[in-house]
Amino acid sequence: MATIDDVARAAGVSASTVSYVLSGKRKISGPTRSRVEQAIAELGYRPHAGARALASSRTNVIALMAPLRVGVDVHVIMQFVAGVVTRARDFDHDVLLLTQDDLGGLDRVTSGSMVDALVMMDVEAVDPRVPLLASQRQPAVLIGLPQDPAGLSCVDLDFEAAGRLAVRHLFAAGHRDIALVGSPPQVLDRHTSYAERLLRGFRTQAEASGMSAVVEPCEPTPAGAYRAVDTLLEQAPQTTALVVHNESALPHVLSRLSRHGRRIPDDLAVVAVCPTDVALAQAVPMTSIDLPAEAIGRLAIDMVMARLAGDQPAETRLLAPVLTERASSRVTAP
Amino acid sequence: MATIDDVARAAGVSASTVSYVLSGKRKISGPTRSRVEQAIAELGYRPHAGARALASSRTNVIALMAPLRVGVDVHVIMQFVAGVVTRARDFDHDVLLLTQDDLGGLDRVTSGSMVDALVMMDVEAVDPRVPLLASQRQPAVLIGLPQDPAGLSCVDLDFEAAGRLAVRHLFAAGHRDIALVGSPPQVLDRHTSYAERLLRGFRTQAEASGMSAVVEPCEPTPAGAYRAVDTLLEQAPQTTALVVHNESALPHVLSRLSRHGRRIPDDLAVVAVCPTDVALAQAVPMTSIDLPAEAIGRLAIDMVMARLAGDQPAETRLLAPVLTERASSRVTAP
DNA sequence: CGGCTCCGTCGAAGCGTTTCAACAAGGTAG
DNA sequence: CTACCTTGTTGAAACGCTTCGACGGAGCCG
Repeated sequence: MATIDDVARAAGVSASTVSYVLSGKRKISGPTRSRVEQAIAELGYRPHAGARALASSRTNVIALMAPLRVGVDVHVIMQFVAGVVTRARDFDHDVLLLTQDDLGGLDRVTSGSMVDALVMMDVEAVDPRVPLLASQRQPAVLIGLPQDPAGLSCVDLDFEAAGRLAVRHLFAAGHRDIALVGSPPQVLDRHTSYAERLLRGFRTQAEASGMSAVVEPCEPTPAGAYRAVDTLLEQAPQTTALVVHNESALPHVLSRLSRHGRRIPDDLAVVAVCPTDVALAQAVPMTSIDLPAEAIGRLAIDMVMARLAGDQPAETRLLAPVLTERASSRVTAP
Repeated sequence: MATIDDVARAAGVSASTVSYVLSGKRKISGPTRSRVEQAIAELGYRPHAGARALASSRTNVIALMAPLRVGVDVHVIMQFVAGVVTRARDFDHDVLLLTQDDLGGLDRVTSGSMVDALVMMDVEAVDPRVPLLASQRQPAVLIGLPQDPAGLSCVDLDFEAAGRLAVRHLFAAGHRDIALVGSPPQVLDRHTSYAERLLRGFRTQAEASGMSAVVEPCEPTPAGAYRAVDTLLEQAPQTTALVVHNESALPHVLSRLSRHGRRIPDDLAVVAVCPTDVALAQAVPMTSIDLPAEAIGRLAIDMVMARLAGDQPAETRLLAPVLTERASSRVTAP
């Protein structure tokens, strides 16, 4: 491998000049610059990442901690990750992937100076990783909203507003008896913050609008979805609209409803909270509140970079929910 | 941050001794070792990854190139990734995530000495990345099977055998008219190697067994699945069994069949090729040939490590398919 | 024409490890 | 008692880059 000295020699300059051409931190004259650039091209030179990290205390790598256990919301996770990785590349950074359960990984990549910053997905309301993260010198951005951000930046969809929005939409369409098919019980038990926030928004808005609202947690399996639907139709048969916040259960909820002879949207309107592509991949195109996972991932990187660049303080950004009406809640005949 | 010199001072030894304690490359006496270990613990010392990489030309990082575009086979991808990351940790390595389309990324991480080796997913029959990879000095393992591995290691499910196995299973159950609901046309067009291999196995075994076999590519959308099913039932109404190799379309294929009044397995037997958890997440538990993505990911790391450790030559490993019978192809009444 | 400023380039000092050759100290053999 | 291994430890030289202070030369002003 060619080193910076090889390049310097080939270009007839000193190593530091090559470094400055590469970093742009000092002005280099046109002719010199092009000699250096040519030498770089000819030798196929790439700076050694380790050497660079050692000298500059910058690795140009971001750690991303993602929940890789399969099960819930694979699409959402993939889109987050895609957003993070591609946006990081825009800033000339790479992404080191950590699994959610690798608690030690935080300290490892951080104290070992492997990364410049961290992005952590799927933060729970009370999350042991948050204090850990807060004590590191690298900046971090949380995707999600813990009870106490401990001085870290956060970004997420405003799930509480999403819950309210879904309810308002159904209210406007004339519904007065609604239900929420929600996250799996164990997700709620973990106090995953998004599940609770959506639930809160759903409840408060329904109450404010004087609607009757029931809530049914739902396992992300066919059987779980069937059970939830069956329970719902039995205990609240007057229900005319559903909010579904459970990506994996969604198709099974729909098929169970159709098995019960409930037509969508004629007998029952449905609003889903999920990525747009999931909403469109259902038997009936779903009215949905988009979970803009890729955009959030990108935004997380923007926030990380802002903190790396300057003296930005930590900030929390909640994205306003957007509802797109599709066939599943369209008012069909007047 | 504490450095190795701090530790050395605290333990009353030289820096090299600390290094040797850490690496175990030389014998260190018991007392010395424990003094050093205690100093490390007290100072919370972590070696600086960059410095280490510079001095040893080893980063303990593996690059993983994964297709992050959402669409096909999200589950499969996630499981691969999970397998790779967790297994890499067993070898004290971390994973740097590259996107499929980041062609330049190969050269960047490789020439920049950011990683010790690479794992590349979703390799196509003729893949521009393969020659690129082959020209780097870091070892690489491909998940998939290109026409010309160019001296790289490969690992994958033996899709051709899987195709044959599915057909043999159906033959044994008495079926003589079968069909394959396959990958999306654009996947076949890309000559994604697994799609073609499964197809080949399916065709040759059907021919060998004297069965009539039709093939229908299928978009990974509800509409695509409906279209495929409709076409199939119209053009080959005598079909009594289906092989489905298309994770995203699977639920829609099933629901369309039921819409057409075909009951599973009584009117139509179905064998799916997909991860077990996907097979179990359908309305009817599917007889399936498992796509052991996580295991393949782990295996890829084992192979990478073998090559890093020694002088193992490149090898190709195809995993034998395993079929698990479930409700969707069970012979119900005699 | 002397003194200043500004511009572009350079030399050298780190950055924190690993690793090799060398070296004391103690043990064994002759 | 000397010569020679062994064993455990050390010092110093890389590894390849960034960055700071310095420096020579050109241009400007008075």
